[in-house]
Amino acid sequence: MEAAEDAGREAWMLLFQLFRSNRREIAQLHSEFDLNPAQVHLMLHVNPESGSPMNELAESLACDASYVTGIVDKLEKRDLVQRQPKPDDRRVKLIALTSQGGEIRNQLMARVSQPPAFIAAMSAADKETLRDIFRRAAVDLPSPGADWMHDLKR
Amino acid sequence: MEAAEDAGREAWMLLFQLFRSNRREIAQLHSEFDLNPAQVHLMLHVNPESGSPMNELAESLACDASYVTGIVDKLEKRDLVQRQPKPDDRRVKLIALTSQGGEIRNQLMARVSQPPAFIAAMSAADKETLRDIFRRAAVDLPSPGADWMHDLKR
DNA sequence: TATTGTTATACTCTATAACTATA
DNA sequence: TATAGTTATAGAGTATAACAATA
Repeated sequence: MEAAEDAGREAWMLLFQLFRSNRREIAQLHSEFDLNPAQVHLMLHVNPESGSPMNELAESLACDASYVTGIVDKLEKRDLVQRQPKPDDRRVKLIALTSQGGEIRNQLMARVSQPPAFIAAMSAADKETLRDIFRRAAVDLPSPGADWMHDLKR
Repeated sequence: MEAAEDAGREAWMLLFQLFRSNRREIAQLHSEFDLNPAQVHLMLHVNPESGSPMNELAESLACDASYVTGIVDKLEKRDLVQRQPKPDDRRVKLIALTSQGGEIRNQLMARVSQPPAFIAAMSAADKETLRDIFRRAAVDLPSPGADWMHDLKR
């Protein structure tokens, strides 16, 4: 269908603009917490109960292991995370949240999951429709790692 | 409404994931054209007829003027843009596309406006609903510079 | 005096390669 | 021999400050 093609295209361009309108809020988040995007990502992806091995974090951040070392160094210096030995494999270090880190993580989570202005301003009906459409889209996506936010559900 | 709050929240989290699933395609675009995000942005924002002053480009890229100098240096070296004097204000340099640059710009535009997988895979009805919702959202946004893609319409 | 653009410089982000400790 | 993490280093991306030319 010609019309549907155009609808998809226009929806995409509009979404692009809307996302862009959110740029400032995101920058605000980073400067407020004094954490760069990778650091925020790590804080949210660490398993808050058992901690996470660094190689798993590198995977989920899609970055090199050496960079994770650097991120963890900084977060550890700020007493947000702690390196812990893994008893059954002493090559591995588990990154665990400190109590302060857990606090920050909760604050981050609350902020990140808060819908940006362009969604918050929608009518209740539009929000629900949007959610339904995205639920469907999330299902039939090729989806490599679509469950990356599993730990955000807690 | 409690339910609508949750709907907005869930829609946002889903959108976040969906966007993330598109990460690879974007990286692909950049490496294919051998242009970093700022360079792509500049290529798309230059006025293709009259050229654009560098300070205007710095504004739209939300970066420092000195960085625009660097971007333009690289693009000029690749013969994609050209610095031109502005007759009525000799402090200003207009950045204009070369014919080759115009070609690349067209290719970029075609690619950027192509909806990502998570939209392309939607039903025709969902695409149209999505477009309608975003149209409404784009209208009543506080919207600083929501028309940034004005020149993409040509 | 204010503005446009450039230069020099420095800082942050991120990857690669070489290394160590452990498996 | 292979894997997890670290170190040293280098390259991109980006900002700040000082400056020159023009308004």
